[in-house]
This record gives sequence, structure tokens and C-alpha cells, in this order.
Amino acid sequence: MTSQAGPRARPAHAADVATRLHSAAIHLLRRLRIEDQASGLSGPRLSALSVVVFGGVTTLGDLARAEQVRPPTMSRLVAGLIEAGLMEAGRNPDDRRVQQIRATAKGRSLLEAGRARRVRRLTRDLERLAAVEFAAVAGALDVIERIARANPNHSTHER
Amino acid sequence: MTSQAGPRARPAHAADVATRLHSAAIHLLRRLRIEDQASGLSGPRLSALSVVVFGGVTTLGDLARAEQVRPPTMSRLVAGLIEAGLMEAGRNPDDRRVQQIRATAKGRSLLEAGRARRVRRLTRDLERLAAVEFAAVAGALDVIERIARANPNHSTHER
DNA sequence: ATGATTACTTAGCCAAGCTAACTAAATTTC
DNA sequence: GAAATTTAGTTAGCTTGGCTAAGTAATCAT
Repeated sequence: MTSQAGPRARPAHAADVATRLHSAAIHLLRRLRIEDQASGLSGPRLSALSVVVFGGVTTLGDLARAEQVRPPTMSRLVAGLIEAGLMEAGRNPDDRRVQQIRATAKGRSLLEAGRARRVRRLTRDLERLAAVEFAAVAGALDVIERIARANPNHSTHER
Repeated sequence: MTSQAGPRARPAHAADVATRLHSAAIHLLRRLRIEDQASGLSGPRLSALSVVVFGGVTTLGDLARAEQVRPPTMSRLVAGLIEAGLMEAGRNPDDRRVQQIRATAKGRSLLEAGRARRVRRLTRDLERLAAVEFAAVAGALDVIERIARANPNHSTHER
């Protein structure tokens, strides 16, 4: 029924894989999130800091878009992080409306420590796998990464 | 170098895979989360509802643990969801301290619609893959699911 | 039956989300 | 090049979501 000979003809199966991958990602992160308590930072602050640390210098607006919150929300989040000594900001000399935001050394190391805790736990789980199982995960990573970082604008028309 | 002949001897590699899998999961869900705006529910409410819909009937305390929040927080979240007609609760006759919580039909369908939107987007991405790529993802799912749902208590001692 | 424990709620605080309205800088238009 | 428009961010003020501390009510233990 679903096995027509189109170029990529396995729609039902794809939906299955999507359902399972989605659910697995949720459960995986829910479990790793427990480690974040040790950082002393709230989820929103940790997440915003992470975008700045890994993405390098950004503007407040970019950060708000990345975190899917409104500018006033990010404005306060950043203010809190600056007060905590984890970020610093200054106006862009070429366009003095924009806030150029970067992480401080303290911010980077705090975030790195937290991420290391999450990754350490996941590493332990992976080390317990049989060789073939581990290879299956490792082999799927390139593709999963590509899907994960795909442009939100779905296919049809480029922006 | 890392290719000793121990039972499971690839520690550095495991850390690598952990780092990439972690990061991919974050980006994947960040991207899919955009679809949730259409539900009209906040993240915390949507997440709590999802636990009840997929996990079946639970108690308020179980829900709080699952969501990693304190009981008073869940108490209010549930109150909001009940007021919105998405959940209902009643005391357990065997232990009248506990709140038995279940989703209403409206709650289930609202949540299902939202999940369908997320899954649909992911399905489209998967359908665009080459056959070998798709097979790689499908083949890793069993293992990823096992890791994702592993007991938070790390290995050494059973609870 | 009293004391301890457990499950949840109430009160009250602060952080994180929003919209509306504002300031200031840059860009466009005439 | 002055006026209008657009863009980036902030301020004000509201609601929701997080917490702890303290309370109530039910159950369990002695």
C-alpha cells in the first residue's frame, strides 16, 4: 500500500521513526537536566548563557530569537547574567542601538562545567553499550545532527 | 592509541559521541518547540499535560517528580490545566491524601494535535534523507531509546 | 491514642514570560 | 538634509511559574 516506487517511498515508516526520535530526545534531555541543579543557575539563564558561549558574540535580539522569547524577556535575563558576572555587554560602535553580548571567562567555565556533567553521565551510558550498539549510535550521528540543525524554514521556499 | 583490546575500550570516543548526541538533542527539540506556539499553552503546562496523557493516571507528587519541580508548583500548574478543562482530578479512595490526575478528552486531543505538528515536521526532514541515511537513524533508535529512558540512578546500585 | 510521616495546599516571595508604550539610532524618502 | 519610517532595546506593569516555610488532613507506627 505505502510501497509505491516513488523516489523516497516509505512515508509511514518515516513518521514512526520521527515519533520515536522525538520522544527519545525529550526523555534524554529530561534525564540529563537533573545535572543542572549543581550549576546554581536557572534553566532559562543556563540556556541563554550556553547560546552565547557556544555561538560567540551576539546581539540581544539574536539571543531572544535563538531562545524563542521576546526582547524584554531577554533584556532582563541578560541583565541578571551580567550582574552575576557571567556575561558582559557593550554597544556596537557601528550601530549604537545594538548590544554586543559576550560571555566572561567565569561564564564560560561555569557553563563548561555544567555541560561536562551532562556529557559525563551520557558518556557512562554509552560506555556500557555493546560494540555494535555503540557503532549504531555513532553511525547515525551525522544525519541526526544535520536534521537537528536544519533551517527552521521548511524546505519549499528558501528565504 | 585508544584501540586497546579491553572489553569496551573506547572511552575517548564515547565522550565524543555523548557530546554530539547531547548537542543534537538540544538543537532538535529547540527547533521542534516552535510548533508549540500553535497550541496556545505554555511550555510547563504542555509538558505536564504530556506526562499525564502518555503516562496515564498519576498523582500530583509523581507529576512533580517527573517534571522536576516542587509540589506547590505542580499544584498550581494542575489547577490551571483543570480550569482549562484539560485535566481532571479526584482523591484516591484508598488514600484520600493523594490527588489522582487524568487528562480529559479535550486535553488528550489538544496534546495529540501538538505532538502531531512536531512529528510531522520531523517526518518531513526524515523523508528527505537518502535510504542509507534513514536506515542509520532507524537502526540507532532502539539503543538511543534505551539510553534516553534509563534509570536516573547511575548503574552501581539498584534502587 | 499519640507521634511521626506523607501528600498536598496556602501564603508569600522572586524570576521569567508577555504586551504596550517609550527612547534612541539608523535608514528611507522627498 | 529634514521629516518619516524602521529597527534595537528598555521601561512599566501584568500574569505565570519557580521556590521555601508553614499549615491541614490522612495514614502509619508504637
